[in-house]
Amino acid sequence: MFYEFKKIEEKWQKKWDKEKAYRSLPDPKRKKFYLLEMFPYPSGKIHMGHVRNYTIGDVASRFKMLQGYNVMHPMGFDAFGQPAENAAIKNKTKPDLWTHKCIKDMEQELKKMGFSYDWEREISTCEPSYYKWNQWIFLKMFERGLAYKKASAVNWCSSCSTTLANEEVIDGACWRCHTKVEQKDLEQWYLKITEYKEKLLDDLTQLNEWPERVIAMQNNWIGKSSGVDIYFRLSNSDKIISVFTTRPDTIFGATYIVLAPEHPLVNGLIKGKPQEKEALKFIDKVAKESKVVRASSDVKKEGIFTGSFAVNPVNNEEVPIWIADYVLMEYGTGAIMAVPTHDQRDFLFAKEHNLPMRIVINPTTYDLQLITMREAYEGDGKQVNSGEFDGLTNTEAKNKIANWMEQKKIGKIQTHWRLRDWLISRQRYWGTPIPIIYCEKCGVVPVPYEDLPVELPKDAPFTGEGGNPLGKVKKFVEVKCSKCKARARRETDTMATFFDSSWYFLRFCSPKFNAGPFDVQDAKYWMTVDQYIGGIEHAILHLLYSRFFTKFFQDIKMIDFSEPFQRLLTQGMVLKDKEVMSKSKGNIVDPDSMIKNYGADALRLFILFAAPPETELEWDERGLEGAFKFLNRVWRIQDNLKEKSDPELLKILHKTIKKVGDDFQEFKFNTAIASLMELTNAIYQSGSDKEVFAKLIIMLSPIIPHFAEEAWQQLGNKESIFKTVWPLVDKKLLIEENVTIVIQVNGKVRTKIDVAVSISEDELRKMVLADERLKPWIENKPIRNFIVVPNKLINLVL
RNA sequence: GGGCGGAUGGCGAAAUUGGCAGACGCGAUAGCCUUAGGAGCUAUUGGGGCAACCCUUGGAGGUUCAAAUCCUCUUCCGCCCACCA
Repeated sequence: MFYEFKKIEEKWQKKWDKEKAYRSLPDPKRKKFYLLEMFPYPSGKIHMGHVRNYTIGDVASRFKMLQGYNVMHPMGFDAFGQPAENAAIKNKTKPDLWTHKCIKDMEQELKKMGFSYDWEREISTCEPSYYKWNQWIFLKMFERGLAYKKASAVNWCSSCSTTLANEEVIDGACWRCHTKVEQKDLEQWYLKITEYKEKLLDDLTQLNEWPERVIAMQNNWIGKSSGVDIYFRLSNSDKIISVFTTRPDTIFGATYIVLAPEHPLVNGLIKGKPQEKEALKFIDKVAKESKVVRASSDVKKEGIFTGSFAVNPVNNEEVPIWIADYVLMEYGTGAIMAVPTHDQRDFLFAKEHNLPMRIVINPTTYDLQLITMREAYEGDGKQVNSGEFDGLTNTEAKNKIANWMEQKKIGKIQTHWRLRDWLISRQRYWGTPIPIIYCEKCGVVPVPYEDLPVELPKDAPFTGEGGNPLGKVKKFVEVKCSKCKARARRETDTMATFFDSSWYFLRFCSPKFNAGPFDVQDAKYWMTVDQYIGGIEHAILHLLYSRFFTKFFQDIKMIDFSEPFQRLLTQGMVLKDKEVMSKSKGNIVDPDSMIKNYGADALRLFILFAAPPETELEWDERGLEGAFKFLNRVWRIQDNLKEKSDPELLKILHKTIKKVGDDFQEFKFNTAIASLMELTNAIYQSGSDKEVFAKLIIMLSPIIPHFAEEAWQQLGNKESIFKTVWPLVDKKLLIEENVTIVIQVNGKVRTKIDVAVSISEDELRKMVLADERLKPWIENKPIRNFIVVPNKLINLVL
């Protein structure tokens, strides 16, 4: 019999599709398992990254089915976004036509991989039936003050002509097109994610089934830092400059302070001073500089003296006030105290501008000398020149000084966060319209719930020029105020697409529900997502936003949990010649052609076997050929199956069942496949045993579902293999009667002996000492130590 | 600068978590089968050595009866964050 993968795969794909084989319904009597992979952007073609991501998910899903779980495994499309608009301009089509075509193509490609999706739950975020609920959620947030509009300097991508969230700025450039991001003052919509900063941080400790590095990255991003705000009074007035520091132990060494050029007090400080003109020039220059340039670490720190002084509140010393580009208005208080002796940036700046220094912490083993210092001393040590705190270790002094300043009301213990509110306005067409109306009389008016959805007009012009196409559609823009019925103007900004994906996992629970974003009862049954799988690139953006939305839904009492994803797996990238596959590098391997040549099952098998899921995977077509060969080898076993049972083979079978079950649970597919290969080899060696073969097929079925269904049918089964159960381990067969023990002399392997598991240590000792093969090694030498590791190893120490 | 993760044959990788380093596969070599094979089967395959043996997990030390695994130092690579006070 020849393994005709093409025929087999088509046959089963058709059958699964027709029978809706992977439909999932809530069933309180059965234990549920919600398995989710990050849904794709519908580009029209799947790539190897998708193949890997979804194959891992599919194996997990099918394994859970075989274990008897009520599995929900949905798929959908993150369908809003810029490429559709670009395609519309380029190909003279419409974003929705283009997107729908892409979705169609992509569904076909996914089906060709044999993934076990419940297609009845398919969602696409660009449908009004979906984005209506984006608008609903936005309004709920607006009512609670969590969605608000403010003017501020925002990240602007001139190429995409839209704003970007902080999270979307990568290395100072647009995450999508890599154009350098500029600063622009605009009025924009924000979501108040900062309202949840403590919860987002604290709940990270609950996520013990998430990869540590994702937790670390989120931790970092939220960026809680504890310290003290210290109040410096201006020398010639009562005005206060508040500076933030995490090192209150160095306050006695603060010899000057530095403000960000944008700091509101700056103008007053330079007014009338000899430096005024020069300072204004400097401020202007910095303002024009993009954040990218300003943030690049190789640029020299620039600054200028204001001509004014402030008073260090701990010792009443007058210190000069400077402005410098390395101090950022967005962080802390926009002002710092500079301690050149114990902060490297301050040290360089002070040297450059000849500013005073004072040592206030000495290392425990020697004393610092100002003249010999080549760099700041940032380590721990003992306080000096610090008034009543001299002699304390700086770690003790940190708290003591902080408390002392608070008592004297010259400072306040303070926590600052790195996390900013989330900018969601995009000046684009292909996204969810923000449901807001601007009325001259009533101001900002939310669209009433009963008027949702605010639908995207289908006939917007796509020219690629003149900004947002939405703004050019008169009947969209011109509306009546829903409060006073006067002529008003509709918001033309749309929502960032990350809004759409921040709650889609909830929508999957009841994708057609039309009385709310999701059916609370269904969500109660299916949520939380038991296993989530996706790329590490979403470690911050999508995963943080989803956690935020979940907490919001909990607050409005629609769900009773605060974290959406129980267990998270981040799969590694697929590389070709050690580089990420990308169009620009021209090293893309198209999954479709691989399916044509070797079949989806072989592709699935290879991609799981070649590397563990979390590490990078080097593409190697010869490896794929190897997987294909293995399938042929298994296929050929069917030619002469016999009803017989070889006790040795049965032992191997049950060991394999145990190993593969454990490995699947832990996503160690590569080693699971290795043991299945070993079992296959053993079947060949002992003659083909029908019962063992059937078990082998069941274990392989999550990996190569088409192949397994076909073989299962050939074995005479009427029902799908996925209706059967995972084989049970016969524990009796795992027990070994004999065991091989390694004998070492001084830690080197010299021989091995086979003994009964039950052998006593005394008997074992006698046997070893009598062993002829060891004689040359231990002759005439006293044995100092006789180490026995039960059933494993003996080490004779001479 | 901070955080996280790596480094094991020609290649992808295993190693029950301190107990036989290199499972499984790719590639390679030889043979069989075949009209032929880029199919299949069998054997060999970390390095050195005729051999007994010796060496070998980026490098240098250390702990231990025993180290790929633990500790210290060090080199290189990847990812994330970053003038964050």
